[in-house]
Amino acid sequence: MARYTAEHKSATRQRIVERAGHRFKTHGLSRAGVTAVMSDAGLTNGAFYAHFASKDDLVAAVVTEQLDRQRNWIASLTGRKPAESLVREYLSPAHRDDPASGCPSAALLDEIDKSTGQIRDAYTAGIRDVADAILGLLGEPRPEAAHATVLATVAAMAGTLQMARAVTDPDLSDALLERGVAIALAALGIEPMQPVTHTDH
Amino acid sequence: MARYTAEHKSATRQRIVERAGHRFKTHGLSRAGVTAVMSDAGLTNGAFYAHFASKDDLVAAVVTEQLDRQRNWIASLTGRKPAESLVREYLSPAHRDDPASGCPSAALLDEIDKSTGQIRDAYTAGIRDVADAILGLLGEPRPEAAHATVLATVAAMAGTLQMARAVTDPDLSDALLERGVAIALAALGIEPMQPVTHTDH
DNA sequence: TGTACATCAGTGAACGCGCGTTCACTGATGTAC
DNA sequence: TGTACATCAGTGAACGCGCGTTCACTGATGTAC
Repeated sequence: MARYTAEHKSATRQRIVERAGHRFKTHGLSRAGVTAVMSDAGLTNGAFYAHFASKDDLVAAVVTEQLDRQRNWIASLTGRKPAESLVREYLSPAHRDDPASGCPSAALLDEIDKSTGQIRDAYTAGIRDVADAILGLLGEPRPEAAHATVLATVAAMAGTLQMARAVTDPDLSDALLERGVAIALAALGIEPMQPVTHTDH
Repeated sequence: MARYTAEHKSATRQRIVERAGHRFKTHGLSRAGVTAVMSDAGLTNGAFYAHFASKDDLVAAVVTEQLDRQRNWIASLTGRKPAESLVREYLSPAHRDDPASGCPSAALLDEIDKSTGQIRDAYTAGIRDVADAILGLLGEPRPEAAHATVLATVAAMAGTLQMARAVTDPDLSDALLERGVAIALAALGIEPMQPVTHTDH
């Protein structure tokens, strides 16, 4: 009946959402245009509205998909102390230097808070699930107010990553990440397996 | 010789920078236009280039002025435990609900990291001075790696404020601020004078 | 199996709009004499 | 003190450009018979 199957259409939509995620996190929600996103997906601008009602609609879908992807990554962490691994990988130079495939909160949070209710609702739901995934990594006994503590720790790590990306002094940036690890581990009540190093003074 | 005195011109420039600060923090760097900023300052768009070489030039001036203003606010804090007051006022509902006159890091950090080197340099210099001002509030003995620890704490608080602004659930937002206070105080090695309350569970 | 048809994802040009920036012009002012 | 002049902050229209969105059209496909 249709030119393509339903699977083909949903695969295309998914591809647009993924590429848009990269572009939004690299250039920001405002600076990344629909035409560029569609071009990334190998399509032309006009096809956009066969998949989304508006750019805001895409942004909401991207926020949901990005947080879902992050949740899956968290759930996949293994090892003796997966929560400690999470903190160390999150606040690593590799993550700082690769925003395109990194944390959506670090890249987009303060544009999200200037966005529509639909987008902020999508963020709220998604970040709750991220917090629950992190809670799943923490052994018992969990601290009181655990859910909010975990979210506040995620927010703190996201802010640290943002600042580490914004400053132009590489030594300062590295020092921020190191201190951020210590702060996040303490916030989660994790005794570090390896000491947090100090290269600054 | 000139139509107006040098004082008049620099006062006008200062007024533009201040109003731009409010507008940038409310709407973001990309979404706030030159015409709107000039209108806020009681001028028309054309006069902008008598004061700034470009919009990026204005953004850099705004970043510098905003951080300088924040530094002055920090230096003005008094009381027995001024650093604890700083944390509690920073992570207060009042600050969350008034981004226009609030912290530039919380409002702009992840647009700054996508900006020009001039703007990122201005941010780097300004935030260092903010950290020094906070160090001035902390009594001896200061923790090792104090400067970077203070900056990481500021970054953590900024991220927490961003998330508290982005989520659409007011209870979650309040809980984030409360847990953020506990995390920031612990990061700075401050024993709270009043306990950090838990309204969540 | 072969053919005519209906579907609709995708094309690409065009829309109005607001952006950052430019520019010819204005007119209130301080200075020169 | 009075007057002619030079200055330049500020005006307001216009520039090219990229944005989000619309739309007439295309053409490969699955379905009907």
